[in-house]
Amino acid sequence: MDIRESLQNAELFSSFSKKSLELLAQICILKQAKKRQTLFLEGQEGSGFYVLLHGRVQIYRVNTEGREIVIKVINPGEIFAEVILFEKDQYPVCAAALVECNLLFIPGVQFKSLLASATFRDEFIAILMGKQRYLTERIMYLTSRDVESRFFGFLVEQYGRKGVYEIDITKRDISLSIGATPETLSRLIHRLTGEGLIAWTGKRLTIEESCWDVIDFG
Amino acid sequence: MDIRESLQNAELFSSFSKKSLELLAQICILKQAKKRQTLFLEGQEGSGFYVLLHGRVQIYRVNTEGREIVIKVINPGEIFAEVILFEKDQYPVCAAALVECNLLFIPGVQFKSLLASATFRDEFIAILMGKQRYLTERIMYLTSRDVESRFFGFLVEQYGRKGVYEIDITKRDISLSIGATPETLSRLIHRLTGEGLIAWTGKRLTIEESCWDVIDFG
DNA sequence: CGTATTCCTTGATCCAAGTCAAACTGTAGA
DNA sequence: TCTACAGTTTGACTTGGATCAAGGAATACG
Repeated sequence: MDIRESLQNAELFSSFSKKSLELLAQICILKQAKKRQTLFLEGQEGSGFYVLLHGRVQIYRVNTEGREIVIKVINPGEIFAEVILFEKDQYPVCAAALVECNLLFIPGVQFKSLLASATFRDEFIAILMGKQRYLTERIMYLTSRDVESRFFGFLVEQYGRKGVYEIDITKRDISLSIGATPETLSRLIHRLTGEGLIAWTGKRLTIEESCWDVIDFG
Repeated sequence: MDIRESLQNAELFSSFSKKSLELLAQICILKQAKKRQTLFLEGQEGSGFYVLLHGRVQIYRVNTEGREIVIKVINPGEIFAEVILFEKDQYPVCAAALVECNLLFIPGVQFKSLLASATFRDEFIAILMGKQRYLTERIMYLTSRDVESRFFGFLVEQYGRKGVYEIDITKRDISLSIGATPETLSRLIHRLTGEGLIAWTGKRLTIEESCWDVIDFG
């Protein structure tokens, strides 16, 4: 895949000028990650951040008991680990590919110089603010919704609101992403299947329309 | 209180040049807020953000059941609501003064122009990244610690690690800030007092050294 | 193709913290 | 000083979801 083409497709940079994109293309490096591959761990040194082109990446931390706490699942077109640009040169979180991924690695030093451009800078700051909003949203979601709402919320966030899904990640990863244990998710699926609200065979998940009530109201 | 002096004291802007500070001083407006006063509500329109000079401000959202979810308690020297700069012109959260406060209001339009300066901009982006880290930290804290750890964590975050505290906010506000109900906090305090680990009379709270183990380990 | 992981499910049990309700306390205002 | 009203405490009760344990299914790999 060509870097320029990839950059243009990443909606993240859609508003960037040709010149900005060209500059960006010159400094970034194409990378691949296999399923389950760790990209970096918390505390590890790093010199740049990533753009996810294709696939799905899990951003997480490990708590004192050794449990993974998922902060966010990154979707194509999003950047991650950009905190390294202006904070310490250590990654503050861990990142792992949930499926096979294509990524761009953007070295921090060169990227910073691009921020001199007003549009580039404004766009970048807007992305940071969007993330901040996402995180406040996630705090609400994790602290005041039950596992059922979080499950349907996750589907919408990752795949959109549909009737039939092709699920490409494991149930275990889903359970961690919604802040629950695999056992709890398994029991939830069992119950919803029994109620005829969902059907999940292999990778194919079918959802009844009425399920969405749970995320719209309470 | 003089604006220039206040700005210089806010460590947030400590690294700013004299010129930047002067520019900032020209555009910002000094405000006061009484105890319990609401500064703005989620969804309300706004044209700028705040710097807290003195006091304590609670940033929160209200969930579908009407419960307040506290996102962060702002301490002097911190900015808040800056998300309004590059996102929609509506505040994405609510803010209320927990105690009597002095604030600076910074109109967004003028502030944006200051971002042309490289040092100003880098400093500002660094602040945003720091917030992002704080929020990921808070997700961990709310989802994987019990109320006891969260209580001691709150004390350290707000007042530092000490033996004796002067608590200036209500127990109710503390309980919401640590994601618990007032009843639960009350019971926790009762238990810890019985165990001789803490003593809380009036505004004075005394803590045994050994309590800190709970936040260092698990 | 068989074996080894890793993932998924199910059952039994437990507990931290929420809810509801009611009494008590402190304090700001009329 | 009296009166509201917000804040606090206590009790009784409920519950969602975690934990532990153990068997079954699926996938990867030599």
